[in-house]
Amino acid sequence: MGRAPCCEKVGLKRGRWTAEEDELLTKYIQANGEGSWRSLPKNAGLLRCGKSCRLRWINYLRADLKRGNFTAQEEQLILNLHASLGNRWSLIASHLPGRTDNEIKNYWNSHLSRKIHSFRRPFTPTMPPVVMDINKAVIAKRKGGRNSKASTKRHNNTDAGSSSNKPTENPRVYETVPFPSTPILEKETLSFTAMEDKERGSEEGTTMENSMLCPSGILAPLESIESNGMPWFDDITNTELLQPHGDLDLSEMAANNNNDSGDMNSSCSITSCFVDDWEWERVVNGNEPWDEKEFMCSWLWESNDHNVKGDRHKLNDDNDDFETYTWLFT
DNA sequence: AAGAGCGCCAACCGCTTTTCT
DNA sequence: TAGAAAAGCGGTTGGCGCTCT
Repeated sequence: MGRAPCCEKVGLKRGRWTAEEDELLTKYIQANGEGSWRSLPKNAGLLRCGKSCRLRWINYLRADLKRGNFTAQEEQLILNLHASLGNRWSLIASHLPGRTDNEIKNYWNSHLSRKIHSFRRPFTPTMPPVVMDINKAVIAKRKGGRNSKASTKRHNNTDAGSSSNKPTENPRVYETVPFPSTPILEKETLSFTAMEDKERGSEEGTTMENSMLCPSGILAPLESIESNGMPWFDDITNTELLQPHGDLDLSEMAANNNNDSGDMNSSCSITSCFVDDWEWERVVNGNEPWDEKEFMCSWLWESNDHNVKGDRHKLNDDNDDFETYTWLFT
């Protein structure tokens, strides 16, 4: 028995939704709740595919949707999240209440991606690298598929206020620290994790100690980077973001950087921050170290002419658990 | 004034993941 | 346990409207 198509293609309406269709769908969902998308069109009297109904509801008709332009804060949050998560729009959208993945994706493609391209600059050996050290992280599994009631409940309980990313009793062990999902990254990250587990015989099979996370979200073992050089941001964007299925992997990038004699400050790419510790929740909540005052990344968008002081400047004097350093630019 | 070009965004498509039977 | 079904996700498309020439 073959799999049935998601909907009867013949006789179904496509294209823009009319006000009447919107009303039918809204009334039906208000009366019966979300879900059962396959049977919904028939029950609601709509000549639409269930998928189409779901999309229309999620992206347009839901009452909690925010309309209008993205604020500067939202834009900055998207940039920060995208730097760490890549094109995981639904995950990004989960941190922007009232915004949908489709909306964010469109906004990124039409506005923000252009900014990214505009500030990508050639290799300049005078600037220090971005190095973020994340003590412990858990590989975020790709969400998707059908949700059971139980999992939906779990999701609802943890999603509010991004509580799922809060530190546990051990302040340095976080429940989830997601990073981009690309074939290369997943392969590399999994191999690193396996390697570390083997070395220390750890029971914490999903944590990543002594690893580095740069703003694109690349995770690499500290010792590998120290000995082989950093996978620079341009390489990362070229291979992972711009050419997500490129053939170059981290080990190859590390090999390519071998000529830099492992001195991380002797050569770098476009980004220039040094962070000893990194807390995901701060990024999500907008308390990230790179705010307007101590900017970490905003300079990337605004100017090509920054002089690097090269000092390590401690932010967060009031929080000994979270020591963040950044290079200062003038 | 008209048409070509371009950007935005709603909607579609195909694939993956999860759940169900 | 396998396969079907349902749902979710990200990439892509196409139409509309605005701007420019």
